[in-house]
Amino acid sequence: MASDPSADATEPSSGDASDRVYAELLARISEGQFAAGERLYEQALAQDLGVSRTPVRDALKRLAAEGLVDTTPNKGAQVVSFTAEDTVALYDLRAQFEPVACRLAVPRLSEDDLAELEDLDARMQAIVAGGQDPAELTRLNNRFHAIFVERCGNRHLSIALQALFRPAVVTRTFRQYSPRSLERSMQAHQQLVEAARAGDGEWAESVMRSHILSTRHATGHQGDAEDVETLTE
Amino acid sequence: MASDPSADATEPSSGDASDRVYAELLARISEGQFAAGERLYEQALAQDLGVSRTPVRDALKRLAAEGLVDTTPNKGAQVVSFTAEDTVALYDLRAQFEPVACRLAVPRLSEDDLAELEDLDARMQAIVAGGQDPAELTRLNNRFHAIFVERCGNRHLSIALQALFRPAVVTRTFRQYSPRSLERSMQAHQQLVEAARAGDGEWAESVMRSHILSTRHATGHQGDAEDVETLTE
DNA sequence: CTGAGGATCGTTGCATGCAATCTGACAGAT
DNA sequence: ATCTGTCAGATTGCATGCAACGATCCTCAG
Repeated sequence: MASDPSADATEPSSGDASDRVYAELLARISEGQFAAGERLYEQALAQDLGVSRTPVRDALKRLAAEGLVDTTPNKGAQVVSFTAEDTVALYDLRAQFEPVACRLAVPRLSEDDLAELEDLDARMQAIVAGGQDPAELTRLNNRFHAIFVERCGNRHLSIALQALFRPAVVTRTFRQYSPRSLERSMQAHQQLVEAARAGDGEWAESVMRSHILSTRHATGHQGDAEDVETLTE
Repeated sequence: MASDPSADATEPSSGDASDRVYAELLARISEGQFAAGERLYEQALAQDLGVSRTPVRDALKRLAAEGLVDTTPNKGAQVVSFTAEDTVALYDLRAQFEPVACRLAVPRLSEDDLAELEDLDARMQAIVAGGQDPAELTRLNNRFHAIFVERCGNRHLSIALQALFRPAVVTRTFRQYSPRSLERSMQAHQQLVEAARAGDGEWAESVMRSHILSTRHATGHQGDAEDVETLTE
């Protein structure tokens, strides 16, 4: 009788409210919709997302535990802000650790995982060719890298790496990459797919390391005047 | 005037209720007061700790994000349980990563940090000599290792390593070490203090790696009939 | 005696209310 | 004019109430 599903058309399928809020905030932060250091008000977010403050609080706590927001006792949460040194250090660490996870993951990838990697690769290439929608590109790229981390075979390594990986994603949003770096990244992705398909963990590890190191270097070009309107790695 | 700290003698310094609950649960899990896989009921913990369910929920969410408890959607939280393989893998990863943090941390240690390390070392030796209070030994040891992780100079590396470090602490609680391993660990701690005092990060890194690897090996002796009533690394 | 179905209980998840704390501005004094 | 003290608004943290989901036990049919 009173159940009117037309009003709440906000994807009721995917899990509980708390998880939805978390996923939404993670996406917004990753896509740079929040400025660095911007304060996140619980009630405002709650109204915006159509829930109460409780699930918002849960999501913010979770993000804080993962190092994506800073919280101070009675002041609330604000998006992390990085110094240039932080960013460099983060990429160094990621270059050290993520390839290890990649090597561990490749032999464990299922057919579905491989198919998803190929699909993501294809969609990213399509976006680059069209030169549009950098936010979607960021999202796809995050997912691409996340697959390796998630499948590394050890849940705690996965959690640990995500603590390094996600903040790096955030910093990356502020950087813009030259078309050449972009092209090189796309080739690295292709090679990663091939290595994964071949089940060659060492190959994939090597490619991933080169991939990350090359993107680190690419961050030095932010002052350049090239037509850098798309951003990803 | 009017400031009378005598009434609230429950360590008013350390943050709010939520933080206290978190610290308490972390300590209990680390000390093995909860069995592996034991379910943690919000209301029971709330009553036990004298707070409402809200801060308990917050603490459990935080522990879940760090991988110390498992949560299932409408079933709540339970303490993580590890397979033997998990434990081995965790020690491998820790042996790879924690020494790196140690090397980074040593040049950054303050005089207070060094003094605390020496103090912790002395107290652990006293406990070993007396052969008493393994729980306190565990606590001191955790703090000893945590100092290096916290001072590694990169907040996100710190978070990432704690994700590997804390679960290892949990698994360690179930293991009992022979007196010889114990003695070796104490010597490693002494050497770490020396290296830290000397500001030699590489030395400390090497000692830390040996230290962790030796404890990993020590876990194979759990069937032995030696008088292993104390436990630490 | 065994298996299936249903009902009751317990627990979690979300919403809301209240108190404590922090932020900001205004008024007054030096 | 600048600085300080006070006050008002706003926001967070905690406590509690309600609904939904899951688990367990009992009953009943085969």
